Amino acid sequence: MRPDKPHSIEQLMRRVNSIAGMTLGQLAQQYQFKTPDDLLREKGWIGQLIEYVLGATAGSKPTPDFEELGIELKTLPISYQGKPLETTFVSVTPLLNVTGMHWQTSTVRKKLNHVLWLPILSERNIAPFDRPIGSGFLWQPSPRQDAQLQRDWEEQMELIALGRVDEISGHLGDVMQIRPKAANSKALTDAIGPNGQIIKTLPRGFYLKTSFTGEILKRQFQL
DNA sequence: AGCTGATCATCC
DNA sequence: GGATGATCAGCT
Repeated sequence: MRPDKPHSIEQLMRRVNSIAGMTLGQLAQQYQFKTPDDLLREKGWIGQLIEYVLGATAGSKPTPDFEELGIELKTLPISYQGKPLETTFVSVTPLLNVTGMHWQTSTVRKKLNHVLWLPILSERNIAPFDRPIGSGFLWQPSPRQDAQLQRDWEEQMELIALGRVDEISGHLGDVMQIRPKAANSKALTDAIGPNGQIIKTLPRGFYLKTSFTGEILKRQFQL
């Protein structure tokens, strides 16, 4: 019953195309997944269902979802207008030993090097069971997109390196922001403080803004 | 605690 | 209505 890992991009995309148009509930039933009534307590449910169905291998490992193909899977919740409803988490933000890090070898750049986007119509008034799966597509950053991401990454990593992590808010960044990524507001981690000492702060993550993923969709579907 | 998968809830 | 900050589950 569990799908094998795809051995080629072509095979992966055939699977992606075969689930386009199905609802999450239909797909879940086919693989004995129980569909939750809402995502209040299972926010990652859609991503985990799709990973399973497409034969992603990574699980909770820090490797690409399709390791041998070098492809990262991202489900993308969209509105009736085809616009992203949420930002897209990319990776955890390093807060320690950040001097000497470079965009070229950053985890963000590695993660975004080759992405399989899978839009899901996820308006809140549609129960998870009835949400339709869209047409997935492969994407790689254009030189312009890469430059935009690099600017945001460098600007915000600079603040972290200078011990100014607590000045970072979701308002920063043109296309990519840093926001909390934690179990709750009491889960703290170490970071560099204003005087170079170690301070406790919220774990953070890099997120793609909806305007950025919206442009990706626009270009793909000529919206 | 920290990574994976993300969306919720509240504020503007 | 959209974006920021907070939060949830599973695995290690």
